[in-house]
Amino acid sequence: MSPRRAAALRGDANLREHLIAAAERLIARRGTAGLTVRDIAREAEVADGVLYNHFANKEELLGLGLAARVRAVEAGLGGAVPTAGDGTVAENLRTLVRRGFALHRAILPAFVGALTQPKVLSAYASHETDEPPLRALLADYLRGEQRIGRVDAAADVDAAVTMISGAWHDLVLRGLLSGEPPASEEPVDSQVDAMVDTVLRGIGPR
Amino acid sequence: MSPRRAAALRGDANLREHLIAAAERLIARRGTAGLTVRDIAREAEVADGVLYNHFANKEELLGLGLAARVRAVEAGLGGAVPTAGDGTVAENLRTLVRRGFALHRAILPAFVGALTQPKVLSAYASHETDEPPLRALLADYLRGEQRIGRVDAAADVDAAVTMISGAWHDLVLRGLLSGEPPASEEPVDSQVDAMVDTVLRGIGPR
Amino acid sequence: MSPRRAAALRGDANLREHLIAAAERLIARRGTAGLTVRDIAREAEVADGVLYNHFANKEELLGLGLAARVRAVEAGLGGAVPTAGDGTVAENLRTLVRRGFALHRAILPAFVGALTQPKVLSAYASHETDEPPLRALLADYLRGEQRIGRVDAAADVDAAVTMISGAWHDLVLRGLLSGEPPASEEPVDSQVDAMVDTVLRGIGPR
Amino acid sequence: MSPRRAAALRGDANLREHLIAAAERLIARRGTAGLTVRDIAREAEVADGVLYNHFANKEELLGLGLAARVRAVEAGLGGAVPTAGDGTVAENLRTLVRRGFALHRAILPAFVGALTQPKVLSAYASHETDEPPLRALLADYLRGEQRIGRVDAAADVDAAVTMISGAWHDLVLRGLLSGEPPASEEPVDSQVDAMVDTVLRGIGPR
DNA sequence: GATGAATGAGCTTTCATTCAT
DNA sequence: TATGAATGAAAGCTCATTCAT
Repeated sequence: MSPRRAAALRGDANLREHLIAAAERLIARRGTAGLTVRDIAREAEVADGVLYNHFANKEELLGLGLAARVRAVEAGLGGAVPTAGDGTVAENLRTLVRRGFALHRAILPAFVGALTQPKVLSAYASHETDEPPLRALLADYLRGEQRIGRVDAAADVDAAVTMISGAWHDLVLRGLLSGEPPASEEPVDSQVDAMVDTVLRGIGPR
Repeated sequence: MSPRRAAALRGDANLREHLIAAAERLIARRGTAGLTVRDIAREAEVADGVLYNHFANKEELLGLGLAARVRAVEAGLGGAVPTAGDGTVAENLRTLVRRGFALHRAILPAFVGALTQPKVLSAYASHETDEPPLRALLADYLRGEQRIGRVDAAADVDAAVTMISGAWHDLVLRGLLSGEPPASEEPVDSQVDAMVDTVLRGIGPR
Repeated sequence: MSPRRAAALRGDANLREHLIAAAERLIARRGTAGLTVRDIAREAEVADGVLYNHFANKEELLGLGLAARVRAVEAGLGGAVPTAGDGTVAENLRTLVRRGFALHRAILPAFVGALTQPKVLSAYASHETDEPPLRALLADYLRGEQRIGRVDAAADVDAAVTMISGAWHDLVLRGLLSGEPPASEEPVDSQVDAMVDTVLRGIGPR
Repeated sequence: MSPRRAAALRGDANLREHLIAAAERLIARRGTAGLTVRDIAREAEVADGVLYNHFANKEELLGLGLAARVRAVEAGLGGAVPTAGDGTVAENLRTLVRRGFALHRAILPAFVGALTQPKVLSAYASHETDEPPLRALLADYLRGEQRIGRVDAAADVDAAVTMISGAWHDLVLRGLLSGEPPASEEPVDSQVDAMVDTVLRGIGPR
């Protein structure tokens, strides 16, 4: 007699992944704070206790759910990452900046609840990410442009990346602070344009 | 005629402020998440129930403790805010950027726990802040420099502010994410310099 | 220097009676259950702690407030109690029955909350009632009629009184049980007539 | 496959019923007021939190415990309800009156504490009672006797029922008011006789 | 005497985790 | 291995009573 299979798993792969997927859905919907073990079990249509057969505790499952959520959002963004040399630097940066906003708008609310749960964070950190994060892609891109002379060789790419990445965070956090519905914070094109202009040309006197 | 005074208040005037101060200390030490009513009462050396004589609920007290924490950090930063026209733009920006880092390093960990507690946020928001936030000071400063020609009149100040403010957030959040002890994230001078250079000169080809 | 006077007592007699009156008003409005010491102090516009200078505890005050409420309702009913020999027995009984309904409708809801508070009951019982309760008046009246032959000398007055008094309770309790608003339970005249007929003539075959 | 069973349930089937029975015992012993969730859990020899796996809240459990108490008392009264036409009307009425006294003596103290707890009352009301209440049985009986001429066809049965039912309440409430131990209020046979006589023959002059 | 804030036991309810089945 | 009820520590909050002023 083979081991029992969860009721909700009618032929699905394994229960571990099924639970992570359920956690991911809830995290997408409600963030990482305030979720109970029961919520997750119910979302997975599975018994309350199962998760302890597959994870050390609730936090581990949440951490993995969060990682899955991040991967899913990244995968869903679609579109190729610009390559140094293609098109114009400004257009490429606009693409990357827009992509970063979309990514953070989708992901940051989920992360916020995890920041106060160290066990969730360490479970998250322990997952294997095959994909380099957008931040790294941006840095690589800029260094590529530097090599071919379309970005100032003397520029500090890390500083530029920090500021762009910071803008991603900033916009979303301000929305969270004000308690607004998270839908409306999409930056308009003119904001993206202004940011890219600022990064490329600076604000100093000409 | 006057009623009884709390045992812990040995001449300290008023218990409401005493409780806010206790909440503030705990928030500084442990953040805004995970604090219990009993923790606060114990920190204040006061009976469990008192807080309900002075606040509608735990969240109101936490919101006010958070506001007190912000004010305390701001007050502790010391040093004048630069005025447009003084010294050099680069030096003034370095001062403001350093100040922002110090502020966010001290405050953001406390805020993070509030982001998932809407009632704490609204109690926080309902307090009167006399001081304009650093973000506004930065914007004002840049516009002042624009008027006297030391910043490009065509520059988008809001974009620059968002990026600088974002960098403040970014650095601290990355620290929180990695679960490091919060002491070490002080940016070295070279990072501040690079950031200011980037803002002023941009990274485009020259 | 004479002892201090409560703020709310601007020339009124004494605070003890003032507190009893406040309790009475609250009992009339909300019953005897669920009242807090603070509710009463606020209603009396007086400090929370005063009541302990005048009463052993909350229950004693409630008991006295309940007694005051009963007296007030009795006094407010107005109209003379019929005397044996006057008018007709049926008419006199109708008057008494109606009076009893009005009395119980006003008083029983207040009593219900006291029945589970033995200390309230004993404080209530310890008050001096100058007025005989309606039940006693009814019994006296019937015995008076017995003496002059308008009520069967062989009748058991106590049994009749119990049944009439019971009907008073019954109607109001059914209302309380059903959670109805207490206003509508006034028995119509035909019900009173039927009850008096039943008491006088019985329901046995003629 | 089946989940864990409560320690206190040594083969007793289901914990929901076990909890209701515990509530019922406490209600029988101490009434419906002043019971805490912990009291009930201790009586059931069960963890504090279990009740929330089976009931929405304390009030629902108390309402069901009260209903169980009523059913138990009704079942324990035993003895057939008289049928119109059997024996004599007086004897049948004596049986019903005695039964009503026993029922109310056992049940009314439990109800009194519920009258100030609307949620308990509505939980009680929502249970399905198969058995018609004694009040209805009495009315039916009297109407049956009316049909066969052993009760005056012109009599108002509802009035008579209200008065008898009232007497049931009256006796018990007076006992509760006086704070006596609830054991002694059994009416002696002579009281029952007098009441039935009064109902049948009235107290008017002959 | 009056004041009204302080006290702290006690309440109902939640929920991560365990474990007999 | 899955089940899901049982567990019990802990949470937020109330409120009768006390007592320094």
